[in-house]
Amino acid sequence: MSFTDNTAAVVSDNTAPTKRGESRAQAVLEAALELFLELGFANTSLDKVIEKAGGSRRTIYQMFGSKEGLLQAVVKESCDSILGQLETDKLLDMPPRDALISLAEQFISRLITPRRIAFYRLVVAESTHAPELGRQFMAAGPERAQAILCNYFRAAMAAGQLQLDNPEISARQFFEFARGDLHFHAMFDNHYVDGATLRKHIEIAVDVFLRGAEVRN
Amino acid sequence: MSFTDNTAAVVSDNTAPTKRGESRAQAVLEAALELFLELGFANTSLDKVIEKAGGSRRTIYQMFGSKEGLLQAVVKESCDSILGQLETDKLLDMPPRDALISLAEQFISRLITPRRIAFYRLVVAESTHAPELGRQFMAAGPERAQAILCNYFRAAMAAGQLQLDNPEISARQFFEFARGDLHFHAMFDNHYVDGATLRKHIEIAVDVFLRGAEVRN
DNA sequence: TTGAAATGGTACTTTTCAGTACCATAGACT
DNA sequence: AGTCTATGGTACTGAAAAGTACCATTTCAA
Repeated sequence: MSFTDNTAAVVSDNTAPTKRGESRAQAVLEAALELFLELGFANTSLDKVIEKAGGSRRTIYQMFGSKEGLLQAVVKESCDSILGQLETDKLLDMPPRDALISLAEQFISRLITPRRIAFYRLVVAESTHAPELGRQFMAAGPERAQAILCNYFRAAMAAGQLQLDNPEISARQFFEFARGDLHFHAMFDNHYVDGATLRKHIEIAVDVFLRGAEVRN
Repeated sequence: MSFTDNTAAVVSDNTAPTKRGESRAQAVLEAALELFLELGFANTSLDKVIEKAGGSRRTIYQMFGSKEGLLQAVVKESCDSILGQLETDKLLDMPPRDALISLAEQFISRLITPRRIAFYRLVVAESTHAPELGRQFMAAGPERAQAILCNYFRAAMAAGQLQLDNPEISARQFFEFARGDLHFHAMFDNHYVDGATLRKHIEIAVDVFLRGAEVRN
């Protein structure tokens, strides 16, 4: 009943012993993710999951304990790939403006994907009853991006490329600023943003941010 | 079944003829709002609404047509009071920095209220199936705040208090920047932000923003 | 006062769905 | 090969809840 008491010993224990079990679990997770994203958690029945993934009810309960357990597993797995790999190698070889544009573009273009939007919806909706979902999401998404940016800021400062008053605060501010209202609009209007528009949006934001945040000599 | 085909003639027609009908409708709307915010739409049964509001099933279906009709009515009514009244009279008598701090503080302190967070959750979750909800929310919340700010920017520029390159873009950027990650954290950690911390956060954001956005002479 | 309309309350229908039980079967391990 | 565990598949149970029907009761208008 509750999301929190995973008393069943099996739950969240990804020790699927056999290869077959592993592949079955994977199929179930993928099917469940698709359906949750498309229909929402409440409107997805286990019958639909089974229809899509194959397998049987029994297996699902064996592996995930309950429908909520399945949700937790789905979210946990998806969190790992929310951001994907951010290209951070060459940042220090660019001017800071270009580096920030590159980071923001990578981050935000992922963020406003229909798939990520749907995932965000799912997490927001269900984290009312399962706060851990929200925490996982924060850690895997915004906080990770923020940490990457903060590392870059420190390195750029050490290299004398950038003078910031407070890299931690700047890192907390930057992505939110660059995101602007794009995320909102992507959620509520089906407002497709093409690459050029996104780029322009980000350039303006980066310029304002840099001018505002950099310490003047 | 669908959210969109409100074929029933009664729905969204707030012509409750009698005073009694009006007060009954109000009670139902309030009860439903409380329950939707607390439990979510899917987990709120009409029995619970009736238990809280009094009245009968019959009346609800007469007035709102269906459970979705009730949701629509609830969201529509709540949208009107999302922002409430923003204090905008004396903005032009303040230095721009103080004016922006005042606006941001009013806006964001409302935004991170548990109640608004819950409302945001509700809209995000249900706007998958009922896009109009999202549009209404955008118009009543972010877009309205943005319009107010934009008007202020224009007035302040006309009065020579402020030099902005593009007041529309600045208005789109400002609140997102001032909000920063506070909204996120309010949603996913139960992270209470006291007034002083919020104030400090906003001051820093306003200073960076002003320095970045103002045209230098 | 009287009659029509709206409302309350209750019981009912029907559907959907989570979770369980059980048996047959396919894979894996010795 | 032979045993044993995990899995597939099916059927079932019980509960929850949306929507309907119906009658009693209250409200309101003429």
